[in-house]
Amino acid sequence: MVVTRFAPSPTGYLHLGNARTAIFSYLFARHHGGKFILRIEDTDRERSKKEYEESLVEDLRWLGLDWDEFYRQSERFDIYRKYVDQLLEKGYAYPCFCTEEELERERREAELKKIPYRYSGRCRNLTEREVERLKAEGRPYAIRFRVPDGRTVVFEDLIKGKIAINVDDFGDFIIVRSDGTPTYNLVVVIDDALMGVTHVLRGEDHISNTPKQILIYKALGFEPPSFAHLPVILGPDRSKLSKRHGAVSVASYREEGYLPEALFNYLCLLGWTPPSGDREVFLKEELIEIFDLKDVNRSPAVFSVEKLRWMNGVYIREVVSRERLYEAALPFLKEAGYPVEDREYVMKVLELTRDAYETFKEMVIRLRPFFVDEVEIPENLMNPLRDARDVLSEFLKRLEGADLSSPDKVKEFVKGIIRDMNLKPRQVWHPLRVALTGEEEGVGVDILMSVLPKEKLRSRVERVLSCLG
RNA sequence: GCCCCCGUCGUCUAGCCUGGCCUAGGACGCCGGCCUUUCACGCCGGAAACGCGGGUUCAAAUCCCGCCGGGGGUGCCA
Repeated sequence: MVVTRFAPSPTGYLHLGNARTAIFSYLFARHHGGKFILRIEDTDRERSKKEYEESLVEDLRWLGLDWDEFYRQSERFDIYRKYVDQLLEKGYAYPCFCTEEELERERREAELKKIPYRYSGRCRNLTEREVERLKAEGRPYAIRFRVPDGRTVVFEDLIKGKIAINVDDFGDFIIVRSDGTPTYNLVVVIDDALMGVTHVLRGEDHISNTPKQILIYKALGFEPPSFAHLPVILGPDRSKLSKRHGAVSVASYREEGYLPEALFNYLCLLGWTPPSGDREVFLKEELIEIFDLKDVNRSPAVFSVEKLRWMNGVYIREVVSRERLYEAALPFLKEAGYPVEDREYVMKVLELTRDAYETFKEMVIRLRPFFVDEVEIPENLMNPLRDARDVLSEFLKRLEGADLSSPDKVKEFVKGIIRDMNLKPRQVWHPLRVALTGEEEGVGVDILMSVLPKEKLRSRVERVLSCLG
């Protein structure tokens, strides 16, 4: 059975890049009818925060992901200890008493001599007596993995192909910190092995960790899983997408009024190509059906808010159901302070206007005239209105007996005025729009007139007329 | 510096493995037109790319070599 996992560290909010990794891991597992695990990698107690963990889980759920198992590494330290002992016993690891200052000095020296830095291996060959003595002195110590000399670790990456790295490129690395907590490279191996993970999907920034982990797998007698290293997501300047490029957290897109379905879909298009045709809009279920690692790209992709925005528009206007649209839009309408008690009214407005905005933030602005009591007319728009006084009074005169039950009926009604007054369409529509919305552009006036109660239409126009004197 | 990864329109990409069907296809964005009560939506059209240099071949985006460019890693972070 295929088992994948998403293993974020709770040191910040869910980043778009990590979200995509999670999505690919999820799609891959679901596609193969396998298991998807969420594992919180919080071995670094200094930087891990509970609030981040909670927001991670919330964002993942919001995106539409679900998992079969959940783990927290901070609760598994006992398990790791056993394996560390095993490595120590068999000589695959050894205690290191070097202090941070000493290591810092080594690093600086290497830099000065312009040679690549590796740990010197000073504590590598301490005798048992020396170790005992140092321990007795109460000296704190970390535990390092003993990297064999001169070996080249080769693995077949499912996306990049064959990757070979000489282990001389890195020295003996730390697997347990001097405070006793295990590090990432160790626990990721133990957990993946114990949890039966068959495919590790992660960002390509982990490629250099992979040989270290393979060494540990071997030392522990585990069979390494398959690896698939996803290309990173870049910002507009082609460097790794980060805060300085703007909003990069999933949460910020939720707050901006993006649908999770659209974000999910868009993220999939970053570095993966659907196999069939030119279609790019796919529901989660379809993505599960067609997702395949062989269609994942090798090269990094630049994140484009414009395209995300476009896709969100597609979802709003033609993909999601009216119920889903209502459910997703409601919080934004509420937050704007619009009255939303009348469910039918809100539904109707949303349905008629869904092609007029691409995010819910934009919707709030666009839909203002549908929800506020009174509209303010900017001073500069009053003058043009003055010339259309007779149009407005004619409108008022005919309003009572008019059938405004649908946008089409409204069109008929307005056409009547245009015809009878012998005017151009614009000479009637424009003043009506300004009088009813206070704006010169926006959602169709026919739509507005068909949903707003007649009393409201009347009062808005009357108010304008009285202002004009 | 060293190691690793990557390189087709501005961006996401198809094509590359299995050379000719590529006058390099699609999408976002952009420009123009149509529709129209403005903007938008929709429809139609357009500009826009094989990083460079060698080779192999009748023929190269596709195969080989070199260069250049970009990115990532180089932690007692993950």
